[in-house]
Amino acid sequence: MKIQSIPTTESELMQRAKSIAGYSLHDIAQSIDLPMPPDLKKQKGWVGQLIELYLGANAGSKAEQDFAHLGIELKTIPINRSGLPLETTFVSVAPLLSNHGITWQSSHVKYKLSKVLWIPVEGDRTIALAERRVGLPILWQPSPQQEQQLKQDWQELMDMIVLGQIEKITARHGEFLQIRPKAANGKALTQAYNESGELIMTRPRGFYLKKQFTSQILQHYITNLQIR
DNA sequence: GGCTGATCATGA
DNA sequence: TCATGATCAGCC
Repeated sequence: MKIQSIPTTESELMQRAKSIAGYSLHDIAQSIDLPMPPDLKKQKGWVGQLIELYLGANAGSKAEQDFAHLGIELKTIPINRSGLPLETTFVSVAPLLSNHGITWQSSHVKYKLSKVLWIPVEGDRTIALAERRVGLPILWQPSPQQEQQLKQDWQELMDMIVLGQIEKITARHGEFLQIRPKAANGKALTQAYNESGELIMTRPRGFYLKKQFTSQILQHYITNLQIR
């Protein structure tokens, strides 16, 4: 696999992102000598990793944004033939334990979503993985209204966690932001508090953006696949 | 286990 | 048909 240099500026990153619009995953993978899996059943994050490698994201960075020096988080998003999202978008792990004093302003959710480079990728399962094409990049920052939408859901969900109601939270809570399990499998367990304030073991959870929210973003920036 | 990257697959 | 809950892989 060829290692890409880290983009120094935002415009350099955008130029690189625009340069792959219209190309297939096969083309992009070949250009950096990355082996292609037959499908995503065994490597669900492969598309994200491919784009990350191509754009020169800080590989292995942890709680930081992908391009921390630019203040930008990278997200690939699978879209259907109409350009609408096929999946929800993972944002960050939900803090179940040491969450005293966390506010929206200091939350990981707000930090990760402060500036996002969205890369739409054809995700229709009837299209072979190698033939799926990448769309034009979207550099997005939440509008005051969007931030308010996220903040409201985040507050409601965090309130439930702090009250020990983690087991009562389902993916149906929250209008734009939801909490769902996020783990290697059903055996993965982590600590949380129940309503009596006792420690319990529960499945790790993550914050996800619902499709309705990411649809707004894609529609606003009028994403279309660029045909070559 | 817990973080990164996400999509799969089944029940409603 | 589609969203929820479950799951996959790699790193530390």
